[in-house]
Amino acid sequence: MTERLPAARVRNGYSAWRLIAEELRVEIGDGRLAVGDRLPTENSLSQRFSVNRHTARQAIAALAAEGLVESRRGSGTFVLGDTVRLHRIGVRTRLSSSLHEQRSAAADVRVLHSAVEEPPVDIAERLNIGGGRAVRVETSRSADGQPISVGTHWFDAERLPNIAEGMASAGSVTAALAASGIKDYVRVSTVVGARHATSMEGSLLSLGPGAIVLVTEALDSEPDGTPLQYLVSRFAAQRVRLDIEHPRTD
Amino acid sequence: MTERLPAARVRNGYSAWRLIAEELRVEIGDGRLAVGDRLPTENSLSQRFSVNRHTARQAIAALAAEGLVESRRGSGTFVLGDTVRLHRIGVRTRLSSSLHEQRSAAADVRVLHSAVEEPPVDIAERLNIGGGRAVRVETSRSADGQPISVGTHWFDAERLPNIAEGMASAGSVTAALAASGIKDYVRVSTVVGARHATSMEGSLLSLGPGAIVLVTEALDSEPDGTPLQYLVSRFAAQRVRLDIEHPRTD
DNA sequence: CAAAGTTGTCTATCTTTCTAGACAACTATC
DNA sequence: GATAGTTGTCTAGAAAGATAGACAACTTTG
Repeated sequence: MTERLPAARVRNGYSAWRLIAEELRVEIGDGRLAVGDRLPTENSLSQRFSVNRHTARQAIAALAAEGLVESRRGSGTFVLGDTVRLHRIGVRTRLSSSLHEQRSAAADVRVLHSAVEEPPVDIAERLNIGGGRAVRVETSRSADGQPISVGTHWFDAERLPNIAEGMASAGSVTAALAASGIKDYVRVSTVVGARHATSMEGSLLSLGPGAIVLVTEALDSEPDGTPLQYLVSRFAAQRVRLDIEHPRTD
Repeated sequence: MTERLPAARVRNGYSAWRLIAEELRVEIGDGRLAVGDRLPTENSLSQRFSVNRHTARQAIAALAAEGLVESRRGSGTFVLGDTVRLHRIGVRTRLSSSLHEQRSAAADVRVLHSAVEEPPVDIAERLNIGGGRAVRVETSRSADGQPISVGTHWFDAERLPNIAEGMASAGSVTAALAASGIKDYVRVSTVVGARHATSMEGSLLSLGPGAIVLVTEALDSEPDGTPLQYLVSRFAAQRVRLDIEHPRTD
């Protein structure tokens, strides 16, 4: 009879192998396991996390399915790589530019859906449209063929009635605004959070269920302070870091 | 014989009720379910997500255990509230100040551990200490008795040999640096990501396993550009939003 | 070439999660 | 007060997750 630690794993809704996989992902992400390194063996992982070897194997299999590691029979499991993109956030942040500092394959913005509707009160307030209607535009953005983020844009319907069509044809918020006579705008505020992706976001960003999204809520306005756009973006946290601009205050 | 949809739920490591709970949490967070609203009934939730009513119940139970909703027999389940703190990030970002705009109960910084050691190469590079040693300080921060974030600070060991003791006694990075003769410093860069919490982070932040942390990696330097501190902070994403400062460029 | 160490695969069993159904307890409405 | 609708609790069984052990296939080291 083998000693059976009750383990008393709390029922947290996460399978053991998923928790192990996430822990290993962190070690890969922060460099404790560098590209090319060999992971601990399946036996040592199963001891470290107090699970059966098969459970540890499943964690590795999940990472391998993502292309993060590769197992080689007889020799071990090795870290392949961990590519993340940087998305710059600053006063002049625009959706379509400045993804991955060096402008790689142009960030491709697509309009998925648009509608004119009553905005939620907090958004109406921020856009300063008391009682008026708003244009809501749903977009998705990808770079190098890989989906990066989905966005929900809100505009004053009275002021910018044709913004959705402009965005769809120009493939850019900046260009659509320019077509409506707005030459310049600046980022006023950005708030960043993180949460699990919804099933809808998961399918748009080709993420598994339970994946994480970075959520930014931002307000853009004209240089004189008139609110223009309220934008909620959701980035695939696996693939994106937000790089925050700190202008020198010389 | 009831129709049995195979459901073909992929084995993603997340239990069904956890995915449902996270989906509901999103709806509460973004206002589709406002404070005081009644959630859909257990029966309608079970239909919507194609699970048994008991599974839907478990999702609700998880949210209730967090204090996010409350069930009342005979009448329904209601949204209680969703309190988040704002942590400001800008050029003058300091750890101990500016949590929750109005300065609530002082953000309390505690030193958990410190050591002098060889820094990882990328950190050595950013701190501009080629081959030298670094002081690593692990901290935790709470406000109103609730843990908010954990941090890993790196300093040049040659230049700031006693920084850890200073932080422990002063309870503040700014004060400890002042004691070492550094009157002012500025934030140079901040990169934000998100991932699952490790088990260690989970216990320090009193989060369940699998919870999400917002990760900021930041470099502070003296006004003349000399690197001072490299800081990795992990915030409990359930409780914190990062509020990014966009200074007006007048 | 031998030995030790590693991943790949198979079978069996136990535990946890999910499904299914029934009914009680309570609330709101007519 | 009757009725419909809601959450709370119980039992039972099916499906999925995790454990346990054995051995094959392969690589690296000596």
